[in-house]
Amino acid sequence: MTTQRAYHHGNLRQALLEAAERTVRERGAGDLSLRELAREVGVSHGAPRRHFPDRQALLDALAEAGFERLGSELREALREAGPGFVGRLHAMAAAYVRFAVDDSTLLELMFAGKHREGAAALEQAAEQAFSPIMELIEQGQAERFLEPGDPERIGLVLFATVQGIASLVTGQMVRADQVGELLADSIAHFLRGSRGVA
Amino acid sequence: MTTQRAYHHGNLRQALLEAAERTVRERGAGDLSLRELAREVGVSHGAPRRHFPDRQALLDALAEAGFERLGSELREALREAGPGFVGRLHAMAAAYVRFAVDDSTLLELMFAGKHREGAAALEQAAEQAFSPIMELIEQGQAERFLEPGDPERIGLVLFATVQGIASLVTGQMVRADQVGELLADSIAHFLRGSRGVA
DNA sequence: AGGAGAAAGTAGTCATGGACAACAATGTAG
DNA sequence: CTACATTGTTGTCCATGACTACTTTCTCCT
Repeated sequence: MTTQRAYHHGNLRQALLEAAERTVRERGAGDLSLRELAREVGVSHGAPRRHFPDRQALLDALAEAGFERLGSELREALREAGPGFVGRLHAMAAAYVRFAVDDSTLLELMFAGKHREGAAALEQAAEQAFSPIMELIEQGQAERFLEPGDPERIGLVLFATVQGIASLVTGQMVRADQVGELLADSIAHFLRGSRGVA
Repeated sequence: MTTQRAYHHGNLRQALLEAAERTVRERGAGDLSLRELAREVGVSHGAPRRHFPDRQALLDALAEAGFERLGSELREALREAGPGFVGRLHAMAAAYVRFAVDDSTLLELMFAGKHREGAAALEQAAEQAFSPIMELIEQGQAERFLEPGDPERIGLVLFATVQGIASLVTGQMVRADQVGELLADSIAHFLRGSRGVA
């Protein structure tokens, strides 16, 4: 069996997604062209349509994969961190921001994709990706680092903070060398602001 | 003088920007088409090129106008709020989030535009828009609501928080009816976390 | 005035891309 | 081994952004 293409690619869908992710990383989602992708993968311009009804479907799939990877990385960060809440908080926030820096265009795409309706799978994937945040909040409450109450509410505050840092980074409002400091400051703020009002 | 078009439109640049802003608001920046704009304004498809060398230039101009309006609205919010720091903080954050909700696609465009290089005017406009945040921080420090130190550092923490809420809103991670609560919680966190560690 | 240029619009063209349809090759199940 | 479903291919249509050459209008200078 040589390298030459069979009529059936074998795993076109996956190949397209991989090529697409590369392109998005290098040139952003706006520049993504189905025809160019088809050429890269060595397939005719109509082929992708068998796997993605239109361009947006491909982008949605990409976003979904992105959420899955983000979720994995957050979980991985928690697993590698020690058991202590504060360390885990730092680890997770850092992991999130790292993702935002390394895959800024993908993260943009992930958030943009959610605007569209009929993206149930995306909603699902996003929820999965962010669940580690909620788990962490609950640990923080159990260990009295965070005030008691609806974890969702406190989680949103943390989530907003971290996502805000990510936005500032991808929007180039902060320089790369300021990120570590900003992250540390924000977490410190969050923690100090979170011990019960008493 | 009737309504019929003269050869020279008179104020094509402005007309294009206005039509573009409408379209962006209604359908997002991705759907913006120079040719369609030209048709709307009643001018030939090549005309916009006299005012914007390419599509991106139009988007940049739109983003720049967006920053100017955002800056105005933040300043306006401060002006309408009383003199007290906490009230002003709430007012400004609310104004920012309101902008993010009402003009989510524009805000996205504003942040996306900054990725591109050679956008000196944009940088400038962005800086202007965000300067009220810094002023407010300095007031907060003067009135001892905020710890002393580099205002830029503390400002970034606040900015990240507010921008994070905006991101969550535009990314549909929070429902509209949760925004007020999230905003209040976040500001409370910020304030509690900001009184000197002592 | 009036005439030279600059400014602003028009018309035509090209290449690229997304969407779609008709058809061909391959895989699969009965 | 044959019918049918999958997966690719080719060809086409249309919209768009970018570019060029040409035309109309404005303005400013003498």
